[in-house]
Amino acid sequence: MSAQHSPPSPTTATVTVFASPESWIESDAVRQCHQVAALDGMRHVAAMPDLHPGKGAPIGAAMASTVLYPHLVGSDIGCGIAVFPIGLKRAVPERIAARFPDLDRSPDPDDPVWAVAPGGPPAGHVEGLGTVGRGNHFVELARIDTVLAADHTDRLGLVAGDLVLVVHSGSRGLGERILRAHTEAHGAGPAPDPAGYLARHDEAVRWGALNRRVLAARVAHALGAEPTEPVVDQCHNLVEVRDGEYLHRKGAAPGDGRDVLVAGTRGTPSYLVAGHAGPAANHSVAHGAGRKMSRADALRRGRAKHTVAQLRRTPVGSLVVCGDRQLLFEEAPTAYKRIEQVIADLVAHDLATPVASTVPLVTYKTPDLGPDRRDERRRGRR
DNA sequence: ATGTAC
Repeated sequence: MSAQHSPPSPTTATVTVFASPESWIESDAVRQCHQVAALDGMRHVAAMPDLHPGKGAPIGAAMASTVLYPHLVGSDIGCGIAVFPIGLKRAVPERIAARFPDLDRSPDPDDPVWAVAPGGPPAGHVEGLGTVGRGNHFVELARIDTVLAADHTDRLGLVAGDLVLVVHSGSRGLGERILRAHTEAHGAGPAPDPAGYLARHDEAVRWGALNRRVLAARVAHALGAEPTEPVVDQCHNLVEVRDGEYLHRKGAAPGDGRDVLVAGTRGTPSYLVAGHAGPAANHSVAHGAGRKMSRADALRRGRAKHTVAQLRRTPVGSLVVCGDRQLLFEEAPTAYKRIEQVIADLVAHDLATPVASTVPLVTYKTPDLGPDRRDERRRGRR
């Protein structure tokens, strides 16, 4: 009997959820993991403690398969989180917030920040470069708070009290275009030409990394500091070709011997961790706190629970720059799980070791032009 | 998360 004459094996992939019983994981998200596990060619699904439901596929999962499924990565190919040291000594949140540039618009052609992008962007895609986007994306000025592994922060050149820029953004319209081109032809099905998809995917991954550098350079420049190289930059939406398989990461960062900034919320700390995840976790760690409720629920419940002023000035004393009230509610800290529980789950499952915590001073989401000009914009859009 | 249509 030869294997090639056997009927396709109807086996289902294994699913492992790396969360403790105390961690609330929405059942819809686990259901999505099992739906993914049933896909043709899927071998193993590793769900991180920040798992939550996504559009068609779960967010916070690493999925290993012999077949490449673009929809498992989603449209924001190349999205990730980077940490840039910034040579500022002191920072008063109010003054910093007022100095942030408009990150909804690309820098002018003659802006000196383009020096960080010599040769132009991957795929020649200029549109949107240097813009942060929406959703959970942000640029944050944060302070290294508690050092938990001094030998490790020493290696990174960081000490408690240092200021850093944390940048969470991706490939903007470029990744969206790549997924749309696939979806229009093949829906949620596999990529018939994996090499072709991967070539465009790799450009979006490079574009996302460049976008984070341009964003950091813009903010550094606006705050009177020099642009720096990131000490940490991990992409959590991508496909990695590994051991002859396609490892899809969707809201799951590479955790095999790499440092990752696991983002908290706009009002709680984040944690820099040293990842050491193995095959059972598909070599991955969590990428953030993970949503606890949908955007719609966060908006509904948030309006009853918080004022806009409370969301703009957070419990840790930081400011949130966000002229979009709906987004402010959707992204409220209470819409997310407790980052400490997510980190505790990573530790309990031996996926990562905490290195340091960061505390936000100013988190920039989208321009806040003040009430008068907000109205102007709203009218202008009609 | 996105650009775009309503």
